[in-house]
Amino acid sequence: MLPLPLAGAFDYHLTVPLRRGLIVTAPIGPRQSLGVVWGAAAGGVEEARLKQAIPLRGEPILPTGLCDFIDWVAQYTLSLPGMVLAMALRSRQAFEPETARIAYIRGEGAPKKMTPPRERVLDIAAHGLARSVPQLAEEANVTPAVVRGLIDCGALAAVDLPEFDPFPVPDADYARVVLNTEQDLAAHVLKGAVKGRRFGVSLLDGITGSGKTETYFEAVAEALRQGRQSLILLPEIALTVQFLDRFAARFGVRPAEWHSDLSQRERRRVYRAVMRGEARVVVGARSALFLPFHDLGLVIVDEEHEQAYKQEDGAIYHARDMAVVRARFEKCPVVLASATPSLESYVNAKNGRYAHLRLTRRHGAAVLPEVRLIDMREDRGDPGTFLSPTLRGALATTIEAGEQAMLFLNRRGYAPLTLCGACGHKLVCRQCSAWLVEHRYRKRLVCHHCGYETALPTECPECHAQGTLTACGPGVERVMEEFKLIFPDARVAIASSDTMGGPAEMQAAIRAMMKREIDVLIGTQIVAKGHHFPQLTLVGVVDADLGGSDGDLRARERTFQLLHQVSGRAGRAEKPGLVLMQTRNPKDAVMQALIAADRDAFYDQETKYRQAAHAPPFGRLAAIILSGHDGDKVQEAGRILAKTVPAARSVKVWGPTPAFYSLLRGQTRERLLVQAEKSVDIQAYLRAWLRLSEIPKQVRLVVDVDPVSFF
DNA sequence: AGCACGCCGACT
DNA sequence: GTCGGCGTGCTC
Repeated sequence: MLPLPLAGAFDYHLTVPLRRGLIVTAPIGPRQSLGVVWGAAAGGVEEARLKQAIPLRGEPILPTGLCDFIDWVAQYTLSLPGMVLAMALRSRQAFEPETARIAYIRGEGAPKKMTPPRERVLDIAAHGLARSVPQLAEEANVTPAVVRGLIDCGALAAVDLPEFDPFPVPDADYARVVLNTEQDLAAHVLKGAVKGRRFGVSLLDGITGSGKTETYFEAVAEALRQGRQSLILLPEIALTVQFLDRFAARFGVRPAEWHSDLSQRERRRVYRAVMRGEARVVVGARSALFLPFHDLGLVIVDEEHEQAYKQEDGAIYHARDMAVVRARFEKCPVVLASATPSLESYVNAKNGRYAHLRLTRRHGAAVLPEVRLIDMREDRGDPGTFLSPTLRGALATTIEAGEQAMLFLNRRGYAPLTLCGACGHKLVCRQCSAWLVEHRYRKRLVCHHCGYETALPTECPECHAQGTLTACGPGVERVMEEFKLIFPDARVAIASSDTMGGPAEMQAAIRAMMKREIDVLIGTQIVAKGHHFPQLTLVGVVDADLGGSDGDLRARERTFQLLHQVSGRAGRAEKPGLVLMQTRNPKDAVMQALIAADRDAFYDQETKYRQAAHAPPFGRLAAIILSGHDGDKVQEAGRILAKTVPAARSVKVWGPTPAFYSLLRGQTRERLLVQAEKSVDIQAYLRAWLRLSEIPKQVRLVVDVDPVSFF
């Protein structure tokens, strides 16, 4: 199997006995590629055409559990197995021969003439670990030439060091931890699962602030005691220095990290250490799922409900679901942790497929905040304003009391839509069909899908009327403007992923909030997660209806999860918190569940809806996405597919319809949706269908099994 | 993926 | 008359 987008494995002559997982170098066309022995040759290629695959030095092996996992993922997601293998071979250099580092210690020889700089170098070299030439020069404050001179006369002796320092092993018993009864009970179950060395899934379902991390750290500690490896998956945003430090506070050292912006060198170091079993705990983003663990004993998926686990480009897979599968192949337990689990995991916990471990108590004196709804149909200010009188009043009270408030609106920029008051023309992106979002500070119109930007026009591009363009609806910048008008003296900052100063400015706003240098933080969903603001007592949700209860099947669940998470920011310390949510649908089940703080009632009702609709997890879904620059060809491909839909009981096919953003980055997009009963082998159905259909070459077809985004 | 081949428009 | 743009096809 070559890490290339090919339909399957290629046949080669092999110079050594056949062994699945053996890593080889194999000629492919005019070049050499890394490859993995997948199994006995399929045959069918003439003997004369077969080339020779040669094992790498040291005959490294890709663990067979990983090979099986790759096959499984490829077949489940309908991806090319070579592409899935490419995700597992993310560091080509990891297979190159190790380069030794040369370091020096005090040697037998002595220099003909002793000088003060030489003395300093030899002094340093006499103690501690071997050091490199630049290290010695640096520490002794001399030029490398002095060090070279000492090497030449034998006063310094060379030693070979491994390419990298070994990974420090985390200490299971480094810190004494005090858990409450609930945590202790859950930790006990998880530790038992690790000891049992069997596959099994646990849902660690704990309210915000209940100490889920400390609890699953006990399972990690147990895996360490067993001498086995652990993988902790985090959504990209949660992979922060704070998390690594928290780990270090518990285990004495930072874990190995794996994410997309490691340097090549770091990547090689971690990859090798994982393969050899030296890296005992890896904390990583979803791609860490494909690392070649030597002896994996535990998988944790933190914030398991996060959409960020769904990889949408290249190979399309859901890292949470695949983590469960990987654990099955490795015969080890997997822990899914969240305060607001995905409905899928909730259902699995309810029906007993997953162990359900609940943490219901917050740390210390903190209690969950009170949530109240503001009915925006009645309680509203002047037209064109977005903060209701009630919310304004609460903000005033909070600021006067010297406490902090947060205004949450999941919309970047000033206004999500600009339209012409004269002709009604909407300003949309030329590349995509999305609305252009006004960013008033930058005086730009921005497409949030492709990044297209243009200056704010002064006239309508359609009817050329002057000064008729009107901003519609609020973004965080507009909320800021309104806030400053009402509270000119309050200290306020904005935190959004595209604030002018980039991520640094965003971090600064969050720090200012923590240090109480500001009274009010206005932010998009990046402020919803993870941060603890002890003095924050009021959270105002500017538009709780934004997620929309229509749209896709998970919109309500997502809205609930996000608003629940935002609410969790209020009242984390001694002071009780208040959450005010502005809505036009106060009767909606999502809103009612939020004020009643009755999460399970919402989940149970949502379960019934899904069940009635034969939607996941009670049915299967797959999307087929057609895209290309030639719109006619894309539509033609859609028609061809529609004509060849295989008839099957328990399968319905919808579409083709233009995708929600039918033009994305200049590509025309059409979608078909396949809905099947749970018992249907949807992959087999899709494969049979796609085999029959001749799609024009210029059209790209991708299958998204278990889609979460319906764009 | 990465490379060769081949077809077409542009420039010396 | 040649150079180089990229659409298409192939790699055991």
